[in-house]
This record gives sequence, C-alpha cells and structure tokens, in this order.
Amino acid sequence: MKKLNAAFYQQDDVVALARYLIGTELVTEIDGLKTSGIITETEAYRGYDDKACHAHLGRFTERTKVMYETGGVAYVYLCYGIHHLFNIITNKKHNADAILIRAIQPTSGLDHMLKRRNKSKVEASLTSGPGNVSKALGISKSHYGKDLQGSQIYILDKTKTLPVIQSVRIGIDYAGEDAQLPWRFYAADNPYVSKKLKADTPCQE
DNA sequence: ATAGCGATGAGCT
DNA sequence: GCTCATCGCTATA
Repeated sequence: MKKLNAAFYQQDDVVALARYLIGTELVTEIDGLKTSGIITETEAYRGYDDKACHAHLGRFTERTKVMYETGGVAYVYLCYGIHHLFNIITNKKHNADAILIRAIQPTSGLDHMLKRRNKSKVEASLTSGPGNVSKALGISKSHYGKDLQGSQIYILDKTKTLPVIQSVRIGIDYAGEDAQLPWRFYAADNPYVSKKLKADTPCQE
C-alpha cells in the first residue's frame, strides 16, 4: 500500500481526516525495529478556535511551534510527566491542526512491542490508549517535528473503509463547551479502543 | 524563579 | 471508582 502523501496531510478538514485515518496503517522503523498497526482510534484538534487544542487562539511556544508547520509532521509531547503522545500535524502552514492517535491494532513487530511494553502476551491494552501506542511503537519526543513521509514514521493508505463510531474526546473537560464536540473516531467492533461511552453513534457517510 | 497542572495508565478497592 | 506516579510546559512575577 502507498504512503499517505503531502497532499493528503495538507487537506484543511482535520475532522474528516481524523475519521479517514481509521483503517490506515501506522508504521515505525525505530532503533532498527519495524513495528506497525492499523489505526483504530483518533481525535481531531483544530488550531485556533478549538479550546482543547494546544494552539488555541494562536498560542505559540517552544512546545506548540511545530503545530504551525505544513501538514505531514509529527507532534510529540510529554503528558503527565510520563507519556509521550503522538499526533499528526495537518493542514497548510500556519494552520495548527492536529490528530491524536489513541489506539492501533498491531500488525507486525509484535515481539518488539511486547518487549517495549514489558508484556508477555498480546491483548488490547498493548496498544490501546495514546501513551501505550507511542511506547509500543518506540515513538518519543526525539521524533518531534519528524517528517511523516520519511523512513522512521509513516502511514500506509487503506483499500477498504471500516465502520466507524463517532464520539466525544477524552480527558479535555477543561475545554468547556468544546469538550462536547464529536471529534473522536474509532473502529466499530474492535477491541483495540481505549474507552467506550454510551452515547457513541455510528458515522453515517 | 517557581507554582500549578495536564489530550494518561496502572493498580488496587 | 479512586489514587497517584512524574516532570516539562506555561503563566505569572
């Protein structure tokens, strides 16, 4: 399958992109180890007018500056002092849109992922939850700003679409009314999802 | 210079 | 359901 290209990442509807990414394959080749998985859960964060976005109202700091780059680079940051969360930057330069990868379904390099996660058997918690995804794939802050069409981290397109569930984003209660936006997407009937809520609804296409 | 806190996860009740 | 580990980012001074 082909790598997603610059034209893909530079599209301006970050919510549509977050939904589309469900079913594509995230691949890393880090420390000489190849690992990959089908993306099963994403969240969209829209620059400027989204209170949950780190770049809300154009906030520009050492941490957020890469968000303003042309779509197609990685935004990795440390959360709660422990977890490295991996995001995809999208849209044109100066539009700080981002997509958080919250879960994947492992497809290759399972042994490497188990070792990185200190686990002995494959189960949903291996790669469910944004912190776990990064740890399993070997992604860390050293990949901040990395090109997503390079050799270390890239995404392969899909041939078929999966049923997708739409929901509210997790862990952003501080964002007021924007916490209610249905900008979280996950694959239906897939165990590799971080958290399910009652009000979740299928996406109509 | 520094207080406050977060796009989480694991473990225990 | 509840606690807490753990530390860099951010705002404020």
